[in-house]
Amino acid sequence: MIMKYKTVIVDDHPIVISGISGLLSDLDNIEIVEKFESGIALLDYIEDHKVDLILMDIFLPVINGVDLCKTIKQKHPKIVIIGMSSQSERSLVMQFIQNGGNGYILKNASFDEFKECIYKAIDGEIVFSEEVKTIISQPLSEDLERIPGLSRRERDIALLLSQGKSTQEIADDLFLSFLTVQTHRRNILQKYKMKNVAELIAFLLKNNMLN
Amino acid sequence: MIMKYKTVIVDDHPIVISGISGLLSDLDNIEIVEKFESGIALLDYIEDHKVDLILMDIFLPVINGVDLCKTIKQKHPKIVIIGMSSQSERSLVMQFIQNGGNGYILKNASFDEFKECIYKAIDGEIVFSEEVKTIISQPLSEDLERIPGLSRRERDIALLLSQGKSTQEIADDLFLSFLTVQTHRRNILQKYKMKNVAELIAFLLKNNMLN
DNA sequence: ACGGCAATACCTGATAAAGTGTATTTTTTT
DNA sequence: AAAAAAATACACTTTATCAGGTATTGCCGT
Repeated sequence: MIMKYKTVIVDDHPIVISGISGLLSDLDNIEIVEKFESGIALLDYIEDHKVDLILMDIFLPVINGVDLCKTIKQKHPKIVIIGMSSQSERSLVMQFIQNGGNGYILKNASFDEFKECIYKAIDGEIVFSEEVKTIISQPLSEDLERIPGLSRRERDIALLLSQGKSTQEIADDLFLSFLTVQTHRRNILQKYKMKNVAELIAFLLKNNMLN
Repeated sequence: MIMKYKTVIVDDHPIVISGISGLLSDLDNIEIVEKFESGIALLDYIEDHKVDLILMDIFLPVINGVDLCKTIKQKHPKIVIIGMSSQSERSLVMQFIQNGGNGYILKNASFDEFKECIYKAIDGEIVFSEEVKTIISQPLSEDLERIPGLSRRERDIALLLSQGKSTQEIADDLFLSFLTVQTHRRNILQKYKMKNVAELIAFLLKNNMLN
């Protein structure tokens, strides 16, 4: 007897569910056991049924895909979860993976891509469809290229700011005058046209300019 | 004639360079063309020589692996770059991938793991050694489990704070009293024992609790 | 040797945030 | 239906940040 991977599809567009079912029905060792339009229904289901693989849309009503993935993985770390969406954004993909996702596929991927990604994910790999790979490594050319960097001292100060230090504390840490730190801090804010330190830290972290 | 992948190793520990060379010398289609102990030397080299694959330590003197990878990928997007380190941290791995890295291997990985990862990376995949996979998806059980989440309102406010809005602006945006926003803001800071909004935002972003 | 950038430092006034305490209402969970 | 959690609101004090303008020194690259 052939062991088939019990697979569940979650997507709030019935059309997409049907499309994916069609694609997957050709695969020998994949057996679609259920289809859901919401994450809540899925959570109920997996409590009582064996599931090996979940293909889920990331944009779902009520509970989003990232949180859903996190919740499932906490209780069932062995279930392989692949995220899907129509358009995508780098940070979203990374978040999904950081929350336990085993892969991410754009819905416009070809049948072959779907198939390969699914097989590899079952095999224990972390997989991305071609376009996703491009997305997560391409912002280099646009996002980051034209952003002026922090100077050494500015980065020191920004780092301490992200640790919640006050101007005085930073001055003490770096053996500088309070006023010097104040100047650096203002220069950084002006350089990136940020209103305050909170916005600055968010900006720097999102662009990997800290650490 | 067999096409061999021209490979460069960068690591500031000569011992490690030698070890990796030994491992790789067994592989048919990998040819080690150079070894460096610093990123600067590597940058010079790739300007004049063809390179297909780079294995680099993440902790390097002068320029760190993440920045090095970013710099190389900007000019030479086709070079496959695999990061390595002895111990690792989730955010570091993700940063490396976001900056164009094609994979990440812990140095204690087995020869087979090294070999497989390298072949798959050359094949266009994004690869992680086993332990790295565990690291990037496991914090669920420790990091995140015991961290209480933000309530809806708190998340609304935290999000606006990360956009640089002041208490008054947030109050206006959400049609709340200035004082209410002030209370929420204080509650959030106290919940996570943060000194100020800057530290809070850094914390929330690093733990994917925003967005 | 020079220009430009980075790092250092000072002053001041207006505004905002942080710390502490309290309290009512609504919503959610048990 | 009761208990718990979340959302709402107010007052007051202290401390920190933001924004403006200015200036000196050292270093790096041309």
